[in-house]
Amino acid sequence: MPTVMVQIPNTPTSTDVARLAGVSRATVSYVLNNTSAVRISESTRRRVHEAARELGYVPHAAARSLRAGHSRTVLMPTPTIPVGSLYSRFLGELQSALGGLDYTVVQYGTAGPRGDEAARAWAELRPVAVLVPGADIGPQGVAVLKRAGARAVVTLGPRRVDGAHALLMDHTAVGHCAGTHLLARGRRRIGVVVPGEAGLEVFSRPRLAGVRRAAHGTDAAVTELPLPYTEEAAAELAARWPRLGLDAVFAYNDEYAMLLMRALQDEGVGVPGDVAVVGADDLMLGRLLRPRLSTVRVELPSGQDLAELVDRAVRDPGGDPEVREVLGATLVRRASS
Amino acid sequence: MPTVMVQIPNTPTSTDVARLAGVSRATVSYVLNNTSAVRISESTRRRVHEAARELGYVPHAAARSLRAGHSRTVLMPTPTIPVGSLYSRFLGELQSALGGLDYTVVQYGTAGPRGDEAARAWAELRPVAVLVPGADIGPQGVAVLKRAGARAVVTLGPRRVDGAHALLMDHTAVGHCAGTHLLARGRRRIGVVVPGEAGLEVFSRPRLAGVRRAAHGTDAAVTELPLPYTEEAAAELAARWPRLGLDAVFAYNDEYAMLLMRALQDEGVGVPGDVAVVGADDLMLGRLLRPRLSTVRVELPSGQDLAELVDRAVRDPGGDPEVREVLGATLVRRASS
DNA sequence: TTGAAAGCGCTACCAA
DNA sequence: TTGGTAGCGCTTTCAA
Repeated sequence: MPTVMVQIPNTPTSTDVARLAGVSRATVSYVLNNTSAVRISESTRRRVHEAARELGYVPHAAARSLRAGHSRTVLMPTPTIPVGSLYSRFLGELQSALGGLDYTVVQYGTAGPRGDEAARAWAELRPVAVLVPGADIGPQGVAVLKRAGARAVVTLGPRRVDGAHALLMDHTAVGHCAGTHLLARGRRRIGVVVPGEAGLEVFSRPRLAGVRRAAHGTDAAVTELPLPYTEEAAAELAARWPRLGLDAVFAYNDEYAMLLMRALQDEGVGVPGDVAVVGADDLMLGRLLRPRLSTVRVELPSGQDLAELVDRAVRDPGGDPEVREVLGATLVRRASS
Repeated sequence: MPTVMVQIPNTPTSTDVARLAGVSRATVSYVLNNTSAVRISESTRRRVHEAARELGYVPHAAARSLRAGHSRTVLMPTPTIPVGSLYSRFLGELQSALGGLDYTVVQYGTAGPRGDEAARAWAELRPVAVLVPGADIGPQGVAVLKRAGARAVVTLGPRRVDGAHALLMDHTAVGHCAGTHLLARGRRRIGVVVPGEAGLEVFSRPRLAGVRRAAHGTDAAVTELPLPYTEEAAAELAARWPRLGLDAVFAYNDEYAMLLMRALQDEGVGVPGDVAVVGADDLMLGRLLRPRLSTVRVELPSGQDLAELVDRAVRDPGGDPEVREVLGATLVRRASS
């Protein structure tokens, strides 16, 4: 009885390709990488390509970058907090822009360690650059990454970190914009809706602080209003509205603003008569309810810009860290304020 | 004149650690990996840790997995289309669940090649498993990945692919659910709003087809209504509403539903009197306008479930591909239908 | 024009 | 208990 040999499909290496093509591994490498310093005959070239295709050969990225001593990988830890669609679009742009500059963008799931701890995990991948959303890294972490060969570390968040480039996104500007507007409209007792959900403090704290800053030195008062994102919570807040004595409210974003506005209207509170309402992020949603919602439109830089910054930094790792303020906030006045 | 030596901070390797600790590289490896097969004296252990810390040593993941012959990397190409918050939550869950099983989840930016072409790029990273959102891969691509050592390929999308496990998300179920409901409410001329934006066809086509299927064999008629996501487009559609002669509409999702409903109301069309409206995805938004929007709630599997499927598949790569229908659709009736 | 061989950083086998 | 060393897959220098 014949023994049936089950062919375990071992991953083909360049050695396999060389053997099948009847050439050396070196030649295979030359051909597949189109090395210009070496001239290979057309017939050999064909044989190698043929063999590679036949075996379904795919080069081993790790081996390659190990040999090369560097990679073209840009690492971007995925933010732990859900961020808006604006930000997703920015990320998409960024990815294709970096792709155009021949980098490979890899997002790394941040389940597990945090902060400088996480930086060690990132460093194991030996990325050429790291883009850190939020401020979830310290100077220590930056140092670890640089030691591991990262030629650029860029933070996208509220504050700069020593040794890293920074795209500062100062959300106090958003609150300040709203606050200034409400004051100009003659409002003096301003409530600020802050999400009851955990995890959004990174954005909500600064937005609240921005309103406070706008009110500073005036006779206006600012009241913090925590609000979970449920109809019940909104109704409950609306029910005790008269006792709060507020004539304006700035909500964390349009969603919270609409939730509250609806509840206020159901409770008989007039908008903008009794209370002016301003949201943020300029979602379509805000144009559907009546009155239409005034909002703070937030602008992010183009992904192309950031991609170019990364590329510059990679090419000149010694250069001074670039620190740039990139968050634009403009008020879009509609009917609610 | 003394020469100033600029110390270029070369990335420390295990050799550096060994030298500083006065031991061999083997010992360093044993200590840092807590190899249980070998007993190392407490003092050596301390010296090694000390040296590693002092140098800021971080192991080289590529070298390690090259040596090991396999990785614990689960690769997930990032979807090219913007997907809902439901899906983002699912991804988050999935990441931490896989993290708990000691896998490293890496999202890979899909700017550039598509389909089986892209599969080659993914294969270069030698992931142990690949999770492909959408159906952007064919049997060829699956084969390439398996050749490259992937022990599991899982598609998350509308149809299965030969050789890969499949989490089938059949969006016709969503449309079918809405259609059945509208028919039961006595409606017979059903419009279906389809996003005017490109890229969402993957979801919108099946949802439309689902309504058609529900209407099949009845005397009801289904009309496709393309609608870009702008107020102007909605107003324009609402203006020619009377001529369409429809008594019901199912919109791609709650956002499009609300946009249209608002425009219809502005035009004097009564909801649900003149026309019943049903959305999808059960967004909070749907509860804010009046009448409250009926919607199809979509349920995805838990990230934990998928993580376990991946783990099973990795442990038993020979097993039959699992194919599972995972998209649940239930109608949430509110006031608009 | 092609091949032999060194070596990137790491782990694991075998010896001492 | 520790060290020597082979070799993972690849690129690149040097020789032929």
